[in-house]
Amino acid sequence: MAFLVRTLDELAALSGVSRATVSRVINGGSVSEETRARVTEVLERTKFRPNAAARTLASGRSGIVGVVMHLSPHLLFQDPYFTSLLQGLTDALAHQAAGMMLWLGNRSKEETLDQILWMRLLDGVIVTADTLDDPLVDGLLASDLPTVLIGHRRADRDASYVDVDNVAAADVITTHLLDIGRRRIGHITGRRGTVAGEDRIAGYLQAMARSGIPADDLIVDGAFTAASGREGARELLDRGVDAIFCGNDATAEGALESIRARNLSVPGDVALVGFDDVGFAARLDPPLTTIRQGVQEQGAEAARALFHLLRHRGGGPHRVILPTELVIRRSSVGETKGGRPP
Amino acid sequence: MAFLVRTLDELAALSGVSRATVSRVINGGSVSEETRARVTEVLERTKFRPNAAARTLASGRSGIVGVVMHLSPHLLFQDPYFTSLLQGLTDALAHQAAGMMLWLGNRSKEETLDQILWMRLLDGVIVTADTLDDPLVDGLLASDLPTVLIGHRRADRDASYVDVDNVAAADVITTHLLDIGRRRIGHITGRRGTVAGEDRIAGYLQAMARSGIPADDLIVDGAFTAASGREGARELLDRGVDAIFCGNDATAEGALESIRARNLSVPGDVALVGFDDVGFAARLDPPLTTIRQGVQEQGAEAARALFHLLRHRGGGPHRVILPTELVIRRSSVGETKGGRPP
DNA sequence: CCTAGGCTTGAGAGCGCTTCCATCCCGTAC
DNA sequence: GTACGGGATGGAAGCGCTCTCAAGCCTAGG
Repeated sequence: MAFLVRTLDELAALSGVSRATVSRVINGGSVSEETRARVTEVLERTKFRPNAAARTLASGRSGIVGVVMHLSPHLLFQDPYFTSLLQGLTDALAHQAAGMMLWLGNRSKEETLDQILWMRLLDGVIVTADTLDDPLVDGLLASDLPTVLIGHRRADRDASYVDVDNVAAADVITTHLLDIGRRRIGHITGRRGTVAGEDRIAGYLQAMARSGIPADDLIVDGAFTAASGREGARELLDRGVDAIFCGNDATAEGALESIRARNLSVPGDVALVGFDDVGFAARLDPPLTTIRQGVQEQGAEAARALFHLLRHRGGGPHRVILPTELVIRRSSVGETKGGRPP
Repeated sequence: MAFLVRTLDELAALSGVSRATVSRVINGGSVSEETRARVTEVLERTKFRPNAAARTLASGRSGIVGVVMHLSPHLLFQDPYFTSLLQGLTDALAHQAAGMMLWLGNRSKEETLDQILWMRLLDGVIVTADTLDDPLVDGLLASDLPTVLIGHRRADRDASYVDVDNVAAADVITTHLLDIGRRRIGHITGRRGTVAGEDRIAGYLQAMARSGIPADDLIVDGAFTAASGREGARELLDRGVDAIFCGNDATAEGALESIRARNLSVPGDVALVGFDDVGFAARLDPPLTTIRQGVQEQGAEAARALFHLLRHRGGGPHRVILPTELVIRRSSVGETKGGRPP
């Protein structure tokens, strides 16, 4: 085992230069080729890495970013949306050799905010902004900590964020149902109070209004869950619908069960569409027409946005709207239009 | 907005004491009641929190622990075992107000190890040790960083770890199958090369040997996945078995499909048991007999073990073997013993 | 009354790094 | 030959905190 070099001074002594020069080599300052080569050699031989705390104290930068997804870990880990997001984030952050500190909904938003802000260790933070009223997001934005939102509220127009256009996408998929001749198109909403939920309602209403079809009695509240889909579908079927647009794919999965339970066929009697295109959407029977949003890509893009922010301090906010795609499968345009069973 | 206090010195000036005294108040040193009250008041009024980097540099402690689960985030987030583990960990860590840095399998084990060790920022690290040959775990144990393993290899006897007795549990569930009269009991193993996989084989063999039943031709390799369960079950059914012990619940789920596909009944023709008791085990049809191990509890216990280690530096290793429980459901002792269909 | 000992407090020396500034050296221009 | 400019380097001042040490004060015992 080589002699353990623990400080810049030791490394400097070993290379025959000053501490300042070693620091320049490590951080890419201006150093002559010859000196750089000599120091680099020692650097690699000793596997020396500068002390992160000292570095942070002296420079004000830590190379660590915070990721905040304030919802119950229980919910988070079983929701493909959040796990995909995390996956995209961890990949992009690891790629930039950035450290990641993670905060989930284990403590209150106030405690979490307090811990993050006052630690003064993070270079920046990425936070999911899925709820309309969220003191954690507000607090982060009000602070001087560079912050990137995943999703955004109306009030966040001036913030940096990565998002998709939920209104437009919901309009597109509703229009798809209109295009294939459906008229009484019900909507089981996402969780009320969430940005995505409300925006998808807006997009749905926009498309319905354009085609002149009243939709007042065709909306029931959901919660982004299969259970809410089961219940919402029963309600809508009672009111008589020939299509259902669900707030997300999990909701559609639940709705499918209720439709089946009444011996109705999909899409013969009722066309069914979801939102998100999570893994199981294509594996449902029939496969689900839905809106694909690259969730993992959103995570990666958020990481990139934060790095951009850190590199261009004082620059304006960095906003990214990622594209969505209508994925048509057999739950809306199945080849076999099964009739009502006897 | 109150005047922003950024350093201990400012806070000290505001309270009319020295920086050292403020530090004592914050860190629980010996201070007179009166002084403590005065400083505490200012502390709360200004919402001052010490700079984490400076604190770490001066004291050598950061209040941040690393969590390392080196497998593809894709696999991790869809495996209830790891997500439950993470859930238990985040809860326990948040409870202790400890920060958490997370490393997943985004980069190579060598790169990850390098980053963790040389950052010299973490107080300690918790790492899943599920693979027999794992340079990352070896590297962490060889370092001076306090380390707690989740799971352990034979070579890790002297390390601190949290684990369950996989051998004993596998023996118990195999014995259960023997007790209900099964004789040709097949085993679809977990992923070979993993500690859990190999230990469960050992427990299975131990129980079979005790009852004097040869088991040489009753073992097929699995991989902790439903796909490997489907395949393994077909293989075992060809060889003729009246029970199958699967390496985990996901494997059992797959096996169930293959048994059904041959129009055989569970448990009538083949008794089926799994391991882990993840969420869906009780929801299978029939509900699955399995071994319950409190995975979330393992995560929490690992966090506690690490804190114990940090509080008692220089003390011996801290080892915890958590209990497991045989959960008998209808996949092994169903009320209805359906016969072979026509 | 003097001294020993305990408790509280402040001074100050780092922790290991970054970064400003001064210095030095060399090449070029005059 | 002298003056000047620019790149490379070292010196040293912090970054904000912890923690040792010594000083100061007070009480109690002899």
